[in-house]
Amino acid sequence: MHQEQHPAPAPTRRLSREAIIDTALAQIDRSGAQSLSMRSLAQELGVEAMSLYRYVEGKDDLLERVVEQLMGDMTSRLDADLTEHWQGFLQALANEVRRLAVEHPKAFPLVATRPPAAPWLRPPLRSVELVNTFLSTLLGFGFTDEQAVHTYRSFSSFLLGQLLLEASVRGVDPVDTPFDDADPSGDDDESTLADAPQVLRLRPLLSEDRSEAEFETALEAVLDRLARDLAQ
Amino acid sequence: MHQEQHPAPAPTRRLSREAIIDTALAQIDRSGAQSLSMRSLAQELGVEAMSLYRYVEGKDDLLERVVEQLMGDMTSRLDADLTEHWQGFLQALANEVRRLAVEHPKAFPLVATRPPAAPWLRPPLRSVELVNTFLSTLLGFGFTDEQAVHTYRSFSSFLLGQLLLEASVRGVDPVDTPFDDADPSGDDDESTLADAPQVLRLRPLLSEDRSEAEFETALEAVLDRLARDLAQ
DNA sequence: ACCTGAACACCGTTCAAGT
DNA sequence: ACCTGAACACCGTTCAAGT
Repeated sequence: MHQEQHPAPAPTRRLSREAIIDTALAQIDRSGAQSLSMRSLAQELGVEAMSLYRYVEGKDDLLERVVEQLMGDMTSRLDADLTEHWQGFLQALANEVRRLAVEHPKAFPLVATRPPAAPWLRPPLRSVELVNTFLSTLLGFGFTDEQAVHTYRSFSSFLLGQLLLEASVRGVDPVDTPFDDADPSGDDDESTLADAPQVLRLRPLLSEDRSEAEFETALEAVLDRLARDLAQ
Repeated sequence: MHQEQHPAPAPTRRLSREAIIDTALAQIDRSGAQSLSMRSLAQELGVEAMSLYRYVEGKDDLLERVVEQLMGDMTSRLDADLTEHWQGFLQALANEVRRLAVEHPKAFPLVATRPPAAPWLRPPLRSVELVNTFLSTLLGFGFTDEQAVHTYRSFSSFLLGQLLLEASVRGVDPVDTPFDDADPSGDDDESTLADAPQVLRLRPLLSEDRSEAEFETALEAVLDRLARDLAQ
């Protein structure tokens, strides 16, 4: 029997939970979570869709595992970043989450908007392990329970707003965007802009991408505010 | 011919774009955007799915119209709120957007996360009319172009983070949540919390809902920061 | 043990046909 | 002019069957 000699008809030979999750993430990175289907994923793995159900409970579970993996990768990178001030910790954390958003702009909406498993797991900091690290680090720096929890909330909200916006800008495929500052008659927005003179006039300024600088100054503002709240 | 005497077999008699959008919003408010389908919407309107395509280009267009209607309602309420300081304007705007999030928690994710039509339309302030009002109001209070645009960005990010989190908490259906502070052995999270002592200990504090108060103090912090940036 | 074929109950959407 | 039946190309998921 000639079992191993004909070449694999698809990239991966043996199925595994890990391979499924990795391939799902790759497909999401390529074309968004919207267009991921059990069937297309199976096809890329060289298998029928039903085979996936041996390793994953269903599509919802699969997406949860993808999020889990992204969070896990991030958390392990964070452990190395030890600092002496709480500001340093929050800065390192913020940069790691931003890195996730920038490297996976099409997957980040999943991290940011999938319904959390528990009410005390707020996106985008959605792993128990990470939240525990967050809280115990701040408590270690002398925060009270209330201060640590309040900081967790402010910080989640800051990261969510800032990074979801940045990811959505970066996640858009570069399609007919290259030429959008030409054509002042505005064929893409037609008459909508006629009644919006300021938007029309400020369009170039509004379209500028200052995400990185904005992120850093906004982060400093948050840290300043927290420092003042603690001192008082 | 007895044309008008037999009772309507379904709620709405005559189809219209407006009825379609209203019913779609009602269905989203009830059970989330996820579970809205052209077929279920048609059924609620007493019609076949294909009839909807006379009034709406497709599902994507329909969702865009729902968002448009929510934004329109909000914008018209805002016009009445005239104020003497820019702080008052931003406060009124923030409260209107929050009201939208609180009244339509299951529809708000649509406002917050659907890909914007243009890069200078940032969620959740996603109508040209509203952005124009925003910019011209601030310019009218003496802001420079750069200041107005920067304020638009900070404010969008603040509203998005704060309100998406609040809406996601409020959007969850009250199912087996009533009793979740009993049962300290934690059957819902099982062993996950065993390695997360701080999360376990602070669970009650983390689960508290302080959204309204938090929103107000966070808003004040944003306004303070803007005022300081302007003065310097 | 691991994968699959066939089937079920759904989707969004098109188009020729009905009234 | 407005609605529909039938069809197409998809979905997620189950389950008995294959190897």
